[in-house]
Amino acid sequence: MRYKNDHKEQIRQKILESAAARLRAKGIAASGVVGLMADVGLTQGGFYAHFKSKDALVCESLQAGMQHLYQTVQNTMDKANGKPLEAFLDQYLSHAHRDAPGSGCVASALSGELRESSAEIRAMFTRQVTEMAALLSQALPAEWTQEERQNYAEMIYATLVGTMSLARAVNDEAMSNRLLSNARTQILEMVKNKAG
Amino acid sequence: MRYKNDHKEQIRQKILESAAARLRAKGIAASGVVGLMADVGLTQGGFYAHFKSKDALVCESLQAGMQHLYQTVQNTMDKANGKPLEAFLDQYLSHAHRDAPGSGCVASALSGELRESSAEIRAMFTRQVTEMAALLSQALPAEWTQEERQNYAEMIYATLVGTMSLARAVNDEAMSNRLLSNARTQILEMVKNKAG
DNA sequence: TGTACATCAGTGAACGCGCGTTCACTGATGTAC
DNA sequence: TGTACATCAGTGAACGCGCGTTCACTGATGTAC
Repeated sequence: MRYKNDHKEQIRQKILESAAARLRAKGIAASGVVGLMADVGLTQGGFYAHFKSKDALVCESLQAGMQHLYQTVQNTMDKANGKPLEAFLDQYLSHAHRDAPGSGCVASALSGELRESSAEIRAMFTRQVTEMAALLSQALPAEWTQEERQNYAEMIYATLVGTMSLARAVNDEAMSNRLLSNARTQILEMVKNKAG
Repeated sequence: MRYKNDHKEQIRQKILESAAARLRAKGIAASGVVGLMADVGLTQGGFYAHFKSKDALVCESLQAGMQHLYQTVQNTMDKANGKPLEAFLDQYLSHAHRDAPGSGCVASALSGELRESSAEIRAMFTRQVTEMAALLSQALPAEWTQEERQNYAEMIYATLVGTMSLARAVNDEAMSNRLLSNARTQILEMVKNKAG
């Protein structure tokens, strides 16, 4: 079969998108090339016409996944008149985010596995953490110094990652819900107390 | 060869201990039965004389690992005259803990993988989170209500787990150190502001 | 005291399976003549 | 208009490897006679 000019590029994009979901949902090691290709209706042999290796796909795919998340977060904060932090927290700590790791934050889903990954992937992840903290710092009070905003943003992000990791791993839905809603309350209180 | 009466039990304990380290350090999926047995100088065939399955070892081993951590934490807090929270944070957020996941907190090391584990393992993990939060709540101001202490303890624990996960996964030592020291500062400030 | 046997922790080969990766091949289409 | 050929995305069998688990066997020791 002969294909249209942009066919191959479109397939590549489809692989990237569905891999971003599977990798976050099931883990990197648990996502084999056979399964990743089956997700877009292809067989494993064709994979290497699109990517140099599984590692290369993981790197590019998680990067694309987080780019998508930055957009979502930025939109949410832009639309939340005067309450960007509340909007950010509502989204990040939502049951929807907890129940759909495949479309959520890479750090909440994979930080443990990334620790044992290649230098290239860890460098990519480090950039993602920096970027996410920068986004979050925009939602903190403008009257704080930039350093204060950065320190709090990083700390709040770490709190969100830990909260989401526990809320997902734990086998007790009441506890999971409690973790999410308490984190929201305490973070807002912390920011308010610091400001006041 | 014929062995002493308690020989088999001692070997079993050695497997449990070294498995607790390897599982947390390398991850569950990345720790094969061959490697786990080689750690105590044995071959894979003997494994099933001691444990029903790899899953059974994981469950028992991570439980033992956390029991050990509870002891350490309790001792640290008991010795820290009047400043149990500071002592707890110093220990949990230490470079030593970051650099030795094998002897540290199960949640920081494995929460991502545990999310996809069996119901039995997740139930065990849920109990660990509850226990750790209970320990931590002892380090919070006695004048708070029990509910306040529990809520803060869970939230602080989630913060610690997220901070440690990021500090380990990130490829930039300065950022990693910054995450650890900022978390300590902000948590103490948060508790002080709430109390005052 | 010396020999035959029972014990049982541990061995290592084998099972079927899935992994990441390679490669000779397929076959539908566009192009050349 | 009809035939021969080039293109190339995708196929699927095969590679060596490690996985969790099973099992017939080993061999050093304690016990029985």
